[in-house]
Amino acid sequence: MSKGAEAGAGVVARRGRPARYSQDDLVAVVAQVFLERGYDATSMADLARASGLTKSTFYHHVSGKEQLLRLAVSRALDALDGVFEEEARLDDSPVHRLERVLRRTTEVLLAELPYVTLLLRLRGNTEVEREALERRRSVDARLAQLVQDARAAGQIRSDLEPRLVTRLLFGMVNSLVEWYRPDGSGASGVGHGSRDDEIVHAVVELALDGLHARRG
Amino acid sequence: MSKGAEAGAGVVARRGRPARYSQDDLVAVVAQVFLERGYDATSMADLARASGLTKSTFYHHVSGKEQLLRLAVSRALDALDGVFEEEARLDDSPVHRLERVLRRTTEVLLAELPYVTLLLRLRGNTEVEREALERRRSVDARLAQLVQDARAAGQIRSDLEPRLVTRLLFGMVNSLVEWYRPDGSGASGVGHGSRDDEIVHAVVELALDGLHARRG
DNA sequence: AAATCAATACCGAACGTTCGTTCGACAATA
DNA sequence: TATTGTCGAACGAACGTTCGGTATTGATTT
Repeated sequence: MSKGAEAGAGVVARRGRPARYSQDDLVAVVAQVFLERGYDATSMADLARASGLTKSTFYHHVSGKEQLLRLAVSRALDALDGVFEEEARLDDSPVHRLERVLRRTTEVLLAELPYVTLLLRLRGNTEVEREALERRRSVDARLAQLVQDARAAGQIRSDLEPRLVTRLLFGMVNSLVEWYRPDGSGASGVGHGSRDDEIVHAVVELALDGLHARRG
Repeated sequence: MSKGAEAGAGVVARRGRPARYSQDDLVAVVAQVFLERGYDATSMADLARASGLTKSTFYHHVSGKEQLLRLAVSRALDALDGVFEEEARLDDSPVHRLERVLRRTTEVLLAELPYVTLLLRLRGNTEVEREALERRRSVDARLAQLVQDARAAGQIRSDLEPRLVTRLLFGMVNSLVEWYRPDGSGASGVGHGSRDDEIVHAVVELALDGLHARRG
């Protein structure tokens, strides 16, 4: 991400044959296939077929498999960074900040599902993956800080270790990528009936108040 | 693979050179490598090297990459099935059953980490994977039933959809595989300071009572 | 006790396939 | 004519797997 020159919004060919596919469109298609088959198990032939192109034509539009992964996970990381940028502009009590970040992060995850899914599945096998994982760790760290602040302010329970709580909370949020499919009929056959806002509400409620029936 | 005659429990050589590696030992090594590099990204050469064997010798002891995955995820599924078998022998109120299954499932996950991790990462690309996913779905279904029962008994809150709650709860538990490493210094550089019982306690507490500071 | 045998552990080399990627040529447009 | 989209064919590398042969052992036979 040192040079961000390649990804304007819609790179349109100014001469020659009109471009049928923008870079972003292709990344969207690619991410979807990665999401279904897994990155390693997806071949360039798979990606080309899903884009309606031959392998060689596909290579005319993209620079390679690893760069495609890079573009996709960068989309997720940019969106997640955005959550904390919004948050920095607001002033609120620690627990309310935590709740809002929890809510917004969940919303971003649902909105950018394929990209976030790819990000969460990285194993750090290549340099591209390791760079992305480093950016992801910085997101985690900012979240852990929010938990710490809320705890220092006495607004959340203090009998559980903050780092552990942070991991469990965002583990719950991130687990959405395992079954949520934006379309009503999931391709993996899982399927669900939850609307986005219902999911976001359940996440925040469960995280803060737990599952027990309230006394009163 | 049409003939599955080769795999008894502990096939011990009755003659000739003593076997230095049992099937289970090899599966343990293999699962660890799968866990670190990811199944697809792991080559048979990687597995042989981790076992201290050449590729061809390694093939003398195992039947192939896919069968290794099968053995590994079966270990996880057997352990998870065991949790529900124990549970069936006990009689208790629904919410206590749910709490104990939550606790035992977390314990099993920590104890059988590499195997459960592999199970959770399956994408269903091959027949072996699809069979394992089907067994996994039956585990999920039994868990969902427990949530339903506790809700019907009025012991957990009824304002959240049971299927959604089930998924979020076990999403939180399953997310442990993303960072937990049994050894103090994780190979992925994550590292943590939590003991197993502390983690189990936090999971159950967070799930049932939530993060909010208790009033009183 | 020595020789023999069957079974197993082990290895280097190679197989056929699939992978990501490149290349040269042709078609279409400005 | 310059530029871009498209394509078939091929590249070297890496993959999972197989094979022929050798080394080492325990049991059996002499």
